[in-house]
Amino acid sequence: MERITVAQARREESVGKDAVISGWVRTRRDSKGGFSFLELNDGSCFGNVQVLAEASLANYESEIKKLTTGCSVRVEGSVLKSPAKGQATEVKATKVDVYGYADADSYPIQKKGATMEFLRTIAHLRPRTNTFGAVARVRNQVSRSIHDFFQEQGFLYIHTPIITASDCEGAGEMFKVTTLDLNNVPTAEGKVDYAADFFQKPAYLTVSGQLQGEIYACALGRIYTFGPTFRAENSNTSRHLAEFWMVEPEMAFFDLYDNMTLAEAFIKRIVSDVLNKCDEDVKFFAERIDKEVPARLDGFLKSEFLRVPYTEAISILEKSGQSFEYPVKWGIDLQSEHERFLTEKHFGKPTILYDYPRTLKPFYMRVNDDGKTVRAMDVLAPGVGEIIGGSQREERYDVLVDRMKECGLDPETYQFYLDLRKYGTVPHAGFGLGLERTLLFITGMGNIRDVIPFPRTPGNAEF
RNA sequence: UCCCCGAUAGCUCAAUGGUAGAGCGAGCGGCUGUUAACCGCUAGGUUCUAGGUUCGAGUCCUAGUCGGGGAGCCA
Repeated sequence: MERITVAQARREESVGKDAVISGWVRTRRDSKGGFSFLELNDGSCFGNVQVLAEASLANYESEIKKLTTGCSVRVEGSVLKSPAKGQATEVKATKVDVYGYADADSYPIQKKGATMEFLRTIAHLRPRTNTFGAVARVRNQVSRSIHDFFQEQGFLYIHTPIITASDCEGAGEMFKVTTLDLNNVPTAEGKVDYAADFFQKPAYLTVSGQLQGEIYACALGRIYTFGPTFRAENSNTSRHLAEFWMVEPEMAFFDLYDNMTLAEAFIKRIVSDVLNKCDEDVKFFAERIDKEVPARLDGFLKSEFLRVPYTEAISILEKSGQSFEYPVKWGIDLQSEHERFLTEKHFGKPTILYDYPRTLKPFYMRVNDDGKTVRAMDVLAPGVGEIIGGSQREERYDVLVDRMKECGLDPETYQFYLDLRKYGTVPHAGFGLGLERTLLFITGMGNIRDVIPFPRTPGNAEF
């Protein structure tokens, strides 16, 4: 007998088929007539398929009547047009086999609502809920769209290293990677003797694949990386993870404006794919998680992103008459209250801020002719803040060396990076997009710990 | 890391310093196709932990643990 998914069984074309469906019981409803309805889900789609189990089945009293939320079953039967409202099809069972029961006294997932905080403590069972199933499918779709978008445009997918020995960028605290016995650390001249360590020098988990990405972009043109990234910052917020996924495209012969155009097309592609391919999941997010989701995504797709220089943004803020906790002045880093005012109140649409003061940004961003600003850009979305950060890179050897020194870095340790400018240098640009932040924006979920299967945060590496 | 808030049944939440309750879930019974089904009955508790105040603490105090909201840092 043909094996089909719940998604297939729910489609009208399947009516008339005899098939096998396997999945987990979401609910059982006993009808007045002495038979039961089972709602079955197997993850293939948001919805469940309704299984009709009649009392004439051999194990009706002994097994089927004992099924509760979480039990796993195999159903043989025929797909019929459903006579009742609520679903197009249903499966009339000719045989129901139980793979495993889920003791209802202890199984923590029930039909009615549980809090996200509680579900987080049972991360091994939470993908069986509507919410986490939907998040997983949307996360999968976004990941796929990332690859589709870049592959269609001829970008190469480059695998940059997870372990790195260059303590660079100052992009937050890094996790150390070592095989040294921490209870008995070898020392030399009173300091840790890294010569005795695996890499014979300090090594870390990557905070960005950008520098390695630039190496490949400066040879092969257009590349992207997509993988896990690690930050050892002691951040306890709904927007930070110690381990998260980041997409970083890098393009030779792109200037900052090319970069903006690409970033906008990229993020719009992701959003429109989710709307087109995860409609049931999006509908659920709109109904149960965040009512604003459809309007926000729709507005996002329809509006042209604004492009506003930092200097202009500052003067808008200064003239706004708003009182901010952090006073506005040229040269300050924009706080979330400032970004929110600009995108939500003043512009009311996604906005790309660019040309930031050089003192605020890392050494690798290209210095403008004014000498005061660099070719940086942040894409700000209403409701979520920064979702993309990028820049045109400094391609002039001497300027780059000066900037390294200015940022307190030793140019000698970045010789490989300088070589890209020494030999056949090219203008190039790139950006980074945080996968989980994008998912917050798309799903309306409130906490970043709930859009990654197994969140790692300070004090938490369970499961 | 800083500020604020919270922790009571499997889950979601009540309870003026004076006998710990409800809804859902579960078990049993009822109900002629149900849709988070419905109706009745039953079982279910180390009130986060350790101290303290009090005749008496879920409630007040101190410390800790865990969680949430906000901020900083950032993606």
